[in-house]
Amino acid sequence: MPPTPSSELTARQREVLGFVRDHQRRHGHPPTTREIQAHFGFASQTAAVDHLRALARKGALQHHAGKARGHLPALAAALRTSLLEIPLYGTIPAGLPTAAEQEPDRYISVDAASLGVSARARLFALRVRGDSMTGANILDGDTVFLTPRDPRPGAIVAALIDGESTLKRFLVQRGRPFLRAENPRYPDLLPATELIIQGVMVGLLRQQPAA
Amino acid sequence: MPPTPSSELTARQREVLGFVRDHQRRHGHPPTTREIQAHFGFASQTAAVDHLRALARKGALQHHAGKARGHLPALAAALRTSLLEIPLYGTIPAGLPTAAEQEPDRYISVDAASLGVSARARLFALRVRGDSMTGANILDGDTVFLTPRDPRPGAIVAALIDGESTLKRFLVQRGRPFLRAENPRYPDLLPATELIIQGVMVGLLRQQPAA
DNA sequence: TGGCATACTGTTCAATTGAACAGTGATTGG
DNA sequence: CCAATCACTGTTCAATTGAACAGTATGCCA
Repeated sequence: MPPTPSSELTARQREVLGFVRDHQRRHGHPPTTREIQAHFGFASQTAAVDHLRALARKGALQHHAGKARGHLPALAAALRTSLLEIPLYGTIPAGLPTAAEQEPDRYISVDAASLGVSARARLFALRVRGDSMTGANILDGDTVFLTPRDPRPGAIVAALIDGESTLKRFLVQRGRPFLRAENPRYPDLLPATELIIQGVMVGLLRQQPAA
Repeated sequence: MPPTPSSELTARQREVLGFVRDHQRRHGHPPTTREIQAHFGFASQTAAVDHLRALARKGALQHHAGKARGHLPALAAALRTSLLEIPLYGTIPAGLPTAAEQEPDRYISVDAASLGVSARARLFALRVRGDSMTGANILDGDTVFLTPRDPRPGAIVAALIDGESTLKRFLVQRGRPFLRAENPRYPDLLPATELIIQGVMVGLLRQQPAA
């Protein structure tokens, strides 16, 4: 994998790459060679083709040969493949969001690299309600990202405990798992009947309220 | 604008829409009618065309007629247009990230709606270093999103004060602006020579460290 | 019972678009 | 000074792909 392909690119090639990225972002699909030609005012289509070839050779673009439409550019691979669309299941998930066909409120788009997760990670999001996790610097209104997997002690989890869903720190003492709010005003939760871990927290997104 | 177009869609139409979205996300460009045909095993290309027409009519897709390649689908408009690519300028920005042609470390992709900002917002990101803002629940390692604009008193800002860049709360007392760390161990900062506000914090992204 | 939308089959045509070929001139590194 | 890369012009061809036309069968609504 090239470390920073753009460093080897010429100024003109960066311009073309910029146009391709921009077009992709704004239109949802890469430009055609003729659109590139028109944008830069080339008299020949080949000028665009040459640039694309150079960009593909240097790893800045990946070229799906022949395949017409998306034919040439496609975004820098990393950028594309790593974009996650994370379903937001509301404040208090009624069921297991991973299992049921439950409709998410909406989707949150974040790239995997920025969250430090794999591009294939299956994440879901929940809106935090209440102040029980302020000790872990998680505030009311924050959106937390979770992945369904078994938690290690100390992890922050969304759990279904005795039918109610909450965000808490998962701890184990003498082989017995329990949940602890990161706020001294809340007591530890010992599961009476069952403790179902819906997901382990991997990240957080906050909207800073306007001052 | 249709409120929730998917509600009026038939099961089959939702399937096709799902395939189009998925293809878009994974390949960076929409599928062709023939790719849809192949995926669902239609004997006729027209079956795919019919579905796309229905989806466009119901507002679930937007159809760029004739224009071959990205020709038909394109994502649901809102989803596409609102994706921000936010440049990350490192831990301590040396200059004004908005002014200079300074190369960002990398880009963070987040959709505008999830950050509560306009799709046209110009944001940049900084990595937080140190514990001077723990009182505002901003931790070492967090990534903060900022927009260049004049701060209101109480806002959290990235500021260039006497040549050094820091994240602090912006306050005004008796007409005099100053910066306050949200950590009692740090003193207030009164600008000796100049106070340049680089940006106002609008959001935050955190990678939860594995427990 | 007729009309309309859905969900397809099967075929043909034209437009969009990628790709190749044959050049020119400037620059740069060995 | 030669080779390679860059940055183009100008033309032609073939593949991909969208679009249209003509049907069939089903279910639903009124």
